[in-house]
Amino acid sequence: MSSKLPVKKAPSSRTEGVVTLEQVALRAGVSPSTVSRILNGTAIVSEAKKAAVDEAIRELGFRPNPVARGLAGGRTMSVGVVTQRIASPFYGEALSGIEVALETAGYVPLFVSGNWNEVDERKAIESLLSRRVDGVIVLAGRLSNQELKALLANVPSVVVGRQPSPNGLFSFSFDNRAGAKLATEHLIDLGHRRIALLQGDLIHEDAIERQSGYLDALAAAGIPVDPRLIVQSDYTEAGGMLAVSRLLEREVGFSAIFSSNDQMAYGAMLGLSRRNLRVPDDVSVVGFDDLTMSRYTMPPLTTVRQSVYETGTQAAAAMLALLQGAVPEVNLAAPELVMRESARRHAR
Amino acid sequence: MSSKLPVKKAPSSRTEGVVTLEQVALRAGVSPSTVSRILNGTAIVSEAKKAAVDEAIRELGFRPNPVARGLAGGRTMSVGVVTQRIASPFYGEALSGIEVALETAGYVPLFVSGNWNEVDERKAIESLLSRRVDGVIVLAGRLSNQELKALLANVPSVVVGRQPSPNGLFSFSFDNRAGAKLATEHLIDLGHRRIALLQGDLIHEDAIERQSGYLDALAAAGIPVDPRLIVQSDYTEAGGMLAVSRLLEREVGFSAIFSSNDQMAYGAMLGLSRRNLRVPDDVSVVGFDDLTMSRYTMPPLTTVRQSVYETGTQAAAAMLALLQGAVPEVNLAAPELVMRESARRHAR
DNA sequence: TTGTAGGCGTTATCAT
DNA sequence: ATGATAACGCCTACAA
Repeated sequence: MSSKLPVKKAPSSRTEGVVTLEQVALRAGVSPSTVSRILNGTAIVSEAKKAAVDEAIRELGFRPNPVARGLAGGRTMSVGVVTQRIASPFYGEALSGIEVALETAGYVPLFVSGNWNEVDERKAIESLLSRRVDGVIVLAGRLSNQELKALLANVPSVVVGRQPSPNGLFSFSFDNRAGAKLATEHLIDLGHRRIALLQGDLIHEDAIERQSGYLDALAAAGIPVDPRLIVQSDYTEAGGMLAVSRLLEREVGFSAIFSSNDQMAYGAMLGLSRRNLRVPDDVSVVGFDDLTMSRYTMPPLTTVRQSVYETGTQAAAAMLALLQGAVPEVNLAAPELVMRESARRHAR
Repeated sequence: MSSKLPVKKAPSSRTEGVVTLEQVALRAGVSPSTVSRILNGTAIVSEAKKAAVDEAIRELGFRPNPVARGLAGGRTMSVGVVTQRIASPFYGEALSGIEVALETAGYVPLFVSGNWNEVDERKAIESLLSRRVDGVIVLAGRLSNQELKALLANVPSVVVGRQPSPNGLFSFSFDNRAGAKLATEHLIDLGHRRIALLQGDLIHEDAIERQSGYLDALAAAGIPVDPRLIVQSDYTEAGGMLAVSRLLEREVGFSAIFSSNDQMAYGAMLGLSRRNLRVPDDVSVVGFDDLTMSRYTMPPLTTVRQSVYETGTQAAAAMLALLQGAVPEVNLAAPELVMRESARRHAR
């Protein structure tokens, strides 16, 4: 029995029961290539064979193996998503949008966190590339546009939350500047002149833009900028609380606060109440982002709405377009002020 | 030129520059299998060759291709994670923990949402399996233990947030019952006798457990259960707010509320304030979960701490153990009451 | 201990 | 329009 019979390796328990393309071909009486062509629309196939194959697929419950596809040089049907912190109440929404939008096209997102630092972000992207993702979506992040461009040179990619740069990466961003202007204008309209600004860390592009919007509004109203009213913080609740303390210590008067994100606004409101300052009676507060929680703070927070979820679906849609060789097109909703109860007319 | 020369397919732009195992072998002067063996520790290799290969790997910057590994029947170095809603402030933390813990071992999580419904959950798992994940972590969910077991029969899997069932899936869960008892006992200790319960949807196992804990505490204190004090809700802020309305409409007196999660507590506090009831002066409120936000509500929320992040790392660690053929072992921190300012002694 | 020769499930190339 | 056949990059018997 010097068997030269190439005995098929016994299927591991992991793979048994899995229908392959080859089996479909057998069942339909065609070649594997034909099945593949039908699956991918790579070439014209006679109606008869197509019907037979479709039926075989249904009967066998065949599902193409993305891993094999990936190896064969085809697509892995996965797109990498570089987020910064997966548990962020802010980016979480975006991830959700991305997931839903990709799913309709049969793609799966692969999330990795950059943790707001260059090293991790680079590692994240490399990990994604080694997994042969078909495309990469980058949410904000720290890498320079130049390095990003270099890393992602060979992969369709869309960058969210950065100013479109001339380097070729497709990118789009919410209009943070206009949103911040809206928020500040609202406070000005309510009669406030001494408006403090709680800033996010300026390594975030959007933090800078939101500052610009604040300055725009003051300038338009002819209100001089008082640097002592501007507090550098970090987009967290704790940071917002601390910022209020610092502001109070400076002993500059103010009747309103524009917090450049909602999370800091939460902390700020608690900080104010700790000093026996009531919102909005003593101090008006306006946030930015309109997180879910902002409807339930006490008082509910007036803020600038941006649909992060929608940003996610748009990013995914853009990626899908890229993947089909089309030119992506995004139209994000304009910033919108949501008036609730944390801001009111200046008491004088 | 009837070339029979098997011309190598020109590397696509996507793959050029990628170093393969074969190149490493060439460079180190050994066979590919030897390289593979070194990589996987599959067999004993001479020190000399090992050194040569290690160096070649470093010089070439070789990184094994997970896709090829997956196809070859090896591992894909990815583990599927079935979550319910990726943007959930609750599960988001767990995902974060999973990601971090897996990363240290070179694994990548593949998140898919079950959306709290059987159909999506089933699809999610099948999608993961077709992608040849090495293991699956399931966070809560709706599928029966039986079906789950069937679907995951051939894959290492760990289930979080379900009572360990005798069906063999490795599962563990936070001690929700003890936690809820702790919360209720605290209110009782503060002198409250009329304690309302806001329940999550009872399709969640933990919602049932938390109810049990509430009942346990009442029983232990000899306080009769008043069904009118129990309101069925859904774990959301909006639900908590609504629940308070319903409670008030029933016109049964109560001096405290145990909300079986923090999100409902947020809504409840807003609902109370809408009726001019102050927390904690008129009504004490205790939550469950200790979400980040709970430190910043007004007043800060007394709640039961459970480290969801830690739950995530534990789940991942268990998976890693399973993947190495070891017996997983989890030790979750016991529930702990975090006293803040939303509950106080009954005013009488 | 090490190398050789498939094979994993698809896609892509080249014939027919 | 359709079918062989060779990759894709790695793992794993089997042989040496």
